[in-house]
Parts: sequence; C-alpha cells; structure tokens
Amino acid sequence: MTVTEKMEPIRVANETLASQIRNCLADDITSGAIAPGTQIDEQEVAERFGASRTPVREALRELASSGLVTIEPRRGARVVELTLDRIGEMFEVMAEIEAMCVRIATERMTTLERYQLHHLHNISHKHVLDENIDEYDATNKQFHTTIYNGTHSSFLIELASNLRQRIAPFRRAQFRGIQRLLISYEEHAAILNSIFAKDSDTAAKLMRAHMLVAGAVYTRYAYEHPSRLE
Amino acid sequence: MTVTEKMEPIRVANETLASQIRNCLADDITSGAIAPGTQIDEQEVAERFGASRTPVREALRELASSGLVTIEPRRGARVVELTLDRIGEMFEVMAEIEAMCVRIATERMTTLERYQLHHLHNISHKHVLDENIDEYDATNKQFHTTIYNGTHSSFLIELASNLRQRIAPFRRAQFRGIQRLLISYEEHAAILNSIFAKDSDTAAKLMRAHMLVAGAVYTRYAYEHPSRLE
DNA sequence: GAAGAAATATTTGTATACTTAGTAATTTCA
DNA sequence: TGAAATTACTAAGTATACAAATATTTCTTC
Repeated sequence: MTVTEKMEPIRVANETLASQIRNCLADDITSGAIAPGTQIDEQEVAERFGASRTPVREALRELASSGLVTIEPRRGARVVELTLDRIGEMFEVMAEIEAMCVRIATERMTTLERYQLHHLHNISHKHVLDENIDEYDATNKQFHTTIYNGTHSSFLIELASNLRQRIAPFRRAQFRGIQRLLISYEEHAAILNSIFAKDSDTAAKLMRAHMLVAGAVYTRYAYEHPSRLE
Repeated sequence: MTVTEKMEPIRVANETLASQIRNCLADDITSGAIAPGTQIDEQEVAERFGASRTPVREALRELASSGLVTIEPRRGARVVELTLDRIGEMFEVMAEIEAMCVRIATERMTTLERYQLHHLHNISHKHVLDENIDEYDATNKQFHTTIYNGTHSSFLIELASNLRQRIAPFRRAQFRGIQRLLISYEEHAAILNSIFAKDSDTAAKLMRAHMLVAGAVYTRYAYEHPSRLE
C-alpha cells in the first residue's frame, strides 16, 4: 500500500444532471422565481444549464409527477396554475395531514425532539419582534418539519413534505402584515402547549385550525388581489 | 367538398408512447405481474414495446415519482421493495386518509352518490356468497373510489387514489380466506350505515379501523410467510 | 484453489438527429 | 374584405449514437 492509495474520487455530485436540473427548477418554482402559468421551453432550459434536452425532459417529467408543473402532450410544460377552488382543496387536505402529523408526533416525540421544537419556537419569537417576515417564514417551515419528523414515520414525513412543497408557490402572501405573524406565533404556542401536555387530540384540532386559517388568509388575499394571483 | 372529406384521424390514443408504457408497467407492478424487487432493464422493456429507450426512461421516471419503482443513479430501476415497517407506515397513513375521505364524503355526498355506494355494497354481497375473491376485490376498490369521489375534492381524490395504487402491490394477501371477505363486507356495512345516518365522525372512526385491520392482516401474513413477501 | 487486479461487457446517462404534431402566417378564393 | 385552406415554422416526441460508470469475467499471483 503506497501513501497515494486511491482517494475517494470526490464525486463532484452524487447526482445526475437531470436531478440537478429538477432540484433547481423546483426551487425556482416554489420560490416564485418562475411564476405559476409560465410556459417552460425545453430548449431554453437546456441552454440555461448547458445541457441537452434529454435531462431537461426527464426533470420536467419528475416535476410533473410531484405536481409542480403540468405537461400536455405536444404542448410542453408549464408551471402549475391552480384555481382558487383547487388551492382551497389543497389547504384543506394539508390541514388534515398536518393535524395527523401533530397527533402522531405528540404520542411519539422524544423529549429531545420536544425541546428542539420549543427552541425553534423561541427563535421565531425573535423574528416576530424584529418583524422579520422572511426569517419567520423559514423558522416556521422548520417548526412544521420538526413535527413531521416527530411522527417517526418516514412515509408520512415524505408525504407531508411533498404536500408542503406543492403548496409553496401559493403561500407567498401568507405573512403579509405583521399582525398575521403574531397570530401565527400564538397559534404555534398553543399547539406547543398541547404537545408538551401530550394532549394529541387538542394538538391536532389546533393544528387543523391553524392551517385552515392560513388557507383562508391566502384565498381571501388572492380574491382581493386577483391580478397578483401567483 | 367531396364525400371523402377528411375524417377525424381516429387518433389511436391521445397518449404519448411514454405514457402508454407507464400505464402498462404500472398495471404490471400493481397486479404483481412484476414482483417487488425485480430489476427493470430499460433495453428489455424497450424491445417489449417495440420502442426506443427514451420513452421507457421517461415512463420509469414517472413511476419512480409515484412510488412504484426506485431509481438509483447509474444502477437502474427496480420495483419498490419495502420493509415491513414501511408498509405498516403506509397502511397507517392510508387509514387516516381514508378516514378523512369518508368523513368529508359523508358531509358532501349527493343522494345519488349515496345510493350508488349502496348499490356497490349489494353487488359485493353477491361476491361474498359466491366466495369470488377477485370480483370482491374489484368491487371493494370501486366502493372506496366512490367514497373518494364523494368528497368532491379533486385533490383529495387524486391523493387517495395515488396512495391506494402505491399500496396495491402489497395488498395481494388481503382477502386470502373467505372469512376475511365476510369481515370486510360487514365493516363496509357499518360504514355505509354511518354515511346514511350522516354521522361523519363514526364513519371516519369505522373506516380507520377497517383500514388498520387490512394493514394488520397483511403484515401478519407477511410475517408468517416471509418467503412469499411480495 | 482463492483473492485480487485487469480487461471486457453491459447498462445507464447524455447528446444529437430525425419525425411528427401543433401553431402561426400567408395565400387564395368567395 | 373576410374566411378557409395551405404552407411554413416551431417545439415536442422518439430514435440512435456516444460517453461514462458499474458489473462481470478472466487472468494472474500467492
């Protein structure tokens, strides 16, 4: 064995080109960089990534399956554009799934996990005081993800995460206005209390309400600002 | 204009080659024709359908997204092979989703839809008497689908249908034994009663139990017959 | 004969080329 | 001038070709 024994090839990316493109496009869509309804030209995306159409097509197919774009045969792909009804349905289901998650998580979380959640809640308090919407949004996401993880059900974690991603493009109006930030924080506090009290049914009920409020906020906003419907 | 004016081109299929292959493979997998764990060779599938690898690859990507196959970069695709734990998690989530569906459906179904459900239930009774497992299974599926549709939430319908499809390859031991058929039938009857009584909470509770029993039946069977784990 | 290394074969990932369908533009005829 | 039809063009679907990585086999060495 020499000193120069074969090193790990520093595999630049354990990912395939197609999957990188998929992740990148997914980010663009969920962040709103590519607006709902936008037609996606395969050639254009290919050039942007310096690749051929093949991996782009595969990426688009995967995005279609996960619900971020729609593909019509011979007519290409476009970022999903949902009706208000449909978005309402998604929030409704999301509310139920989140309720399920918190109910199960309340029964299964470890002490450590509960305190991690509590810690996140404390952090978000600072963001409320600072009126830092972006940071609050990020911490909010972590808060929910931590609850998903608390179910210890990999399948449920995946399902909930996927749904959250699908709704993402339509949540951007969420925290418009500082008062909404505070309300969200207080709702979290109530949920957290139930979790620590190991009252799973109450936690679930509160979570369902919390999510339905978010849905209502969105749909009302979208209704009042139809031109900015994204 | 002559008599031979251009006829509708009898568009053989409004589908693309890739989507046909996808549907076909999905059937093969859910029906068990291709067993879990089977490695899928792109070239082989391409030849089977008389096509090139390109549409086959796209089909496999979509199947991966919907959870029927797993793809590892550079190592190809294989039919999902799940651990018992994972299957248990899926049944657990499925039970919750189905409970959600029946709760919402109980509140929203039209009179016509309720009677369609009742009709299906009557049909399944015949299959119980005939001990016709395959037919019962088909009617059972329709029964559940009718409940999904009763939610009038296209999003929820899609979600539930997708989950059902994902579990399909692992449900085949479901109705082994006539007594299980009868039990299933009677559980349906109780659910149906609650729906007609518009008691959505009870319907949900019964449905959850109904699905959890199915999951327990499977996992017990799989545990007792590990070699036939499919 | 077994273990490891080199060579070969197979298979996936990507690029390019070609075919076909859909759309837009232009032309022709009423 | 307006509508229908033809043509041209664009973009998606599919096939083929090539490159890169993994799997397999063979060969060498102990």
